[in-house]
Amino acid sequence: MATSLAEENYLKIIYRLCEGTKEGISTNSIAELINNKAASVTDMLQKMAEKGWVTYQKYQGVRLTEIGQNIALSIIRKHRLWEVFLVEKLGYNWDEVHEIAEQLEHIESETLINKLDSFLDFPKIDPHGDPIPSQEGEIPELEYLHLSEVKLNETCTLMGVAKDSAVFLQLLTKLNLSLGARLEVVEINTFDRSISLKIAEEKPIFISHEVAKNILVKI
Amino acid sequence: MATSLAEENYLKIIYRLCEGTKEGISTNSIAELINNKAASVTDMLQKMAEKGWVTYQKYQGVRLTEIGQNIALSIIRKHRLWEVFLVEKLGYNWDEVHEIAEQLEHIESETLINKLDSFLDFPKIDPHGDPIPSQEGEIPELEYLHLSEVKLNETCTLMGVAKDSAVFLQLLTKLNLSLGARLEVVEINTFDRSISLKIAEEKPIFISHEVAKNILVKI
DNA sequence: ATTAATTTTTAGGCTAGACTAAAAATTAAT
DNA sequence: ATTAATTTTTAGTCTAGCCTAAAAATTAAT
Repeated sequence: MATSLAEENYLKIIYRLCEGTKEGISTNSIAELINNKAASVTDMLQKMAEKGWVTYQKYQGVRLTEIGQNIALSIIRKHRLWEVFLVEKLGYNWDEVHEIAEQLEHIESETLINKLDSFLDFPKIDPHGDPIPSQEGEIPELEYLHLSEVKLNETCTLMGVAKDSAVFLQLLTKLNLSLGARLEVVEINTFDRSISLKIAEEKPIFISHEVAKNILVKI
Repeated sequence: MATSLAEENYLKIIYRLCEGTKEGISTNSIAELINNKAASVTDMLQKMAEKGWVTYQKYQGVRLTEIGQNIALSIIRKHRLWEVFLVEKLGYNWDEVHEIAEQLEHIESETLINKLDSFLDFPKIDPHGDPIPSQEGEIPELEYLHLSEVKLNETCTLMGVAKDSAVFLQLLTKLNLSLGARLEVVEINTFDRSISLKIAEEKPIFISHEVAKNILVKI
């Protein structure tokens, strides 16, 4: 069944919210992320339930069905592949590509996305370190730690970010924190949980707990 | 002012129809190309006239204003650049790219299209030989002849096509007629105006007047 | 120069997807 | 265990962009 632009955006957001929990996703939380009023969301959820993309019970929130999840994954796949294209081929910075990929992810053509995948050499992660689902909807499960969980004096590699707002990414860029960087936690302040961090062999920089929480690393 | 998808499609089609004539473009001719009913077209034309993109007088047809023309040209620029990308970088054939480019042409980002332009090395023509408008809306005016106008025993180079339907392009491909081919008209049948044609030094092939009319060449 | 045929416009509807305001259900607080 | 606060749903509107049917204007034909 064909999906409209509005429906695709709902599916994507519900997918993201489902990831964190086994509970039903609340109307309000969707409304907030999609920037609509709750009444409009209720409306759409009922239509999507009829199409079999979500299970929905009044006042109990929604969850994606198998089908809904597959549609969501294919949109996410497209979004992330286009982001790789924008950064790798067109020379964008990682904080500039989100808006454009939001549009490109809705281009409908199975062959296009597979040719793009091949042109990009089958990347496994996007410019923010997020995994790219396969054509079959499989996500390479990479278990990363949040930098905030790394112990004192341990060394790790920056593998991704848990948030891809432009301001956050620009901050990382300014701090010289990029994908693949080798990091050593040289101090943890118990007061505010801020961290002192060595990047490669440079002199240490300070980052807040809030920032550390949104950086994903591998030991 | 922002343009909707529907509006962009109207502008594109009106632009194409304006090219052929100085007259007002008829409601019916637009309706046919855009696959809507005449009543819907009238409706849209009146809205677009209010926005200043067309001049419209009841029963007299429309023409694009300067502004309307510039919007149309920017869409055409995007369409043709994306077609180059699809053929040159992703390996599509020239008869496969139209539908996908119809979607990609609506992606909104000034920087994107300029970066794409540069990535593709500032192509001047698309895979069908159509000129790509510049950022300023200038079209490199290439005056080509229709192959049907070439005189007996003259030699010419295939520079483009006047029609880009998939069936036509597939026919050309089958006949080994591709952009840049050297052609010699070795026979013209007065009866049906069909042509006998040498491609490079191969043995001659026959093509109908209808086909010859849609092939653009340079002497 | 009327009449006939064609084209275009108007008028009134429809659907998707948003909205507001009010009603109903759920959750929290006394 | 009621009452209060919050969340969600229903009911009724609105706009963009399409439709059909009928009216009006234009063009063609006798």
